[in-house]
Amino acid sequence: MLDIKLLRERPNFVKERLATRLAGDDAKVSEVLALDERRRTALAEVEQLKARRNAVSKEIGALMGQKKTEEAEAKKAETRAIGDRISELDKVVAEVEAGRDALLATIPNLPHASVALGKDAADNPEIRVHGAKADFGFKPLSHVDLCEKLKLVDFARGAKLSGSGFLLYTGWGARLERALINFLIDLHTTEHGYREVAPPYIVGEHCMYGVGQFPKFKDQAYAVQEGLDASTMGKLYLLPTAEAPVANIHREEILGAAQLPVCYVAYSPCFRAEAGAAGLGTRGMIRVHQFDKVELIKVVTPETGYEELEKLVGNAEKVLQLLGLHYRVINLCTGDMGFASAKTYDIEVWAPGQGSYLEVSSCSNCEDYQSRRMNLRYKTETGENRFPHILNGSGTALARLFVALVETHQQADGSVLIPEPLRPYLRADRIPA
RNA sequence: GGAGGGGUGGCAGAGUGGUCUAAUGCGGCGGUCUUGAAAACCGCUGUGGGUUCACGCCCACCGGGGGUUCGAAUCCCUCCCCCUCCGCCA
Repeated sequence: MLDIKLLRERPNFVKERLATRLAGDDAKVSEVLALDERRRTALAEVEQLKARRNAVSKEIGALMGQKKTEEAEAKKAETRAIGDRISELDKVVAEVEAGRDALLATIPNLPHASVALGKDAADNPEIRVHGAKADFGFKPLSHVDLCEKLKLVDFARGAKLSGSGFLLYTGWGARLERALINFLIDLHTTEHGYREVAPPYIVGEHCMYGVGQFPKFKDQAYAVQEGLDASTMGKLYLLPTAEAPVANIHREEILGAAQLPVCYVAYSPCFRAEAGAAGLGTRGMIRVHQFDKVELIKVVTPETGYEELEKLVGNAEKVLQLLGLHYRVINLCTGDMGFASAKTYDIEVWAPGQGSYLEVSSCSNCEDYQSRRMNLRYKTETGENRFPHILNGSGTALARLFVALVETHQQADGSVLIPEPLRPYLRADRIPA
């Protein structure tokens, strides 16, 4: 969430930056400030009363000690009324504060100054391109056809088990998925300095709020309950991304400056209800309810936030480079950016069978927006407690990487050639026709 | 699922209604002494909020929330978490 002090001190700046998202959130600023003002007024009064009550109570204690019970009783009568007023005001403060914070939690992060102004995906500037569209001597098949021919994925039975949008990987397909996961984790741990973690796949509601998934995307998550006990519903959720647990690892902690940067890599399946997207609109593996992903998370000082973001994107790009895939990096414009992010790069890989680019990674610096929500701080050398920048990036999403890989490296004979770096993991140099 | 025991500062650990401004120890920081170090001794040592130009003053926080009371770490209710044992179980 945004810093309430920033809203107080520079309300117009905050409104201007929010307005660039074209989502109407700038209108909430004045409302938050009005609630904030009411809170502070009531707080000043109630704290003064509490100071008075504390002083009188102390006197009563002293009088009791001297057995001057009559005087003590008189003081009690006086303080009783103060207590009633305190109760009333405490309630006002709590209500106004809850209202202020609830509204503040619905305001997205401010876009970084370097982010292009724009309305939607059409306005996203392209930053760089790697490689080129492969030239096939034949008409490349789509991954759906390839998966069926090579029996990599059994779409029909996946749907039979869990409905549309769920995949049953089979044979070489299951093996390729597993090989990719291990390849990605090893790459990021050994080459890029990330520490491997394996988080729970079911997370508490507070974790979802911490990373800004909630309250906005509450309808997009799978909520779980314990057995048939409906009272447990809404406490735990299947994770939509490993970001939810991993970014929260140090929530409510104060890290030492020497511990930063903290870099984690985690594999997890990701679950997305995609409510309202019945049938998902896309055949195959592009848009599904469950997919695998290797996620990168960094906790860094604000001074290094943006250079760390560049490194993070580079780490994700390395994956595609090693796998011989053509991709482009784009910078999300103000209107297209995610809720918690201040700046986001998307990496889109070319899928020749689709004839389109697929988003396989989204790398964001959320600055202190998430750390503030989860109350994660670090202590500077001078002993000051500050909110660190939290970054997240896919390194990368698997289902679409799988698609790009088989579509790009398919051969005329129907087999799929495996890029050199992946061969030790698959223990094969091609998937046979 | 059943039975029991716990949750107090960075850590250990006292405190069962009013000098709690939370004892004491350890650790950490600074200082004295020393060629240097150790030891000893002395001082300091949490988080958030409000207010002030500032020094400072005030409020809250002993797992979370609520209650009783003039006054709660302490009493009551409730939730969460941890530990031990039993049962079930991959």
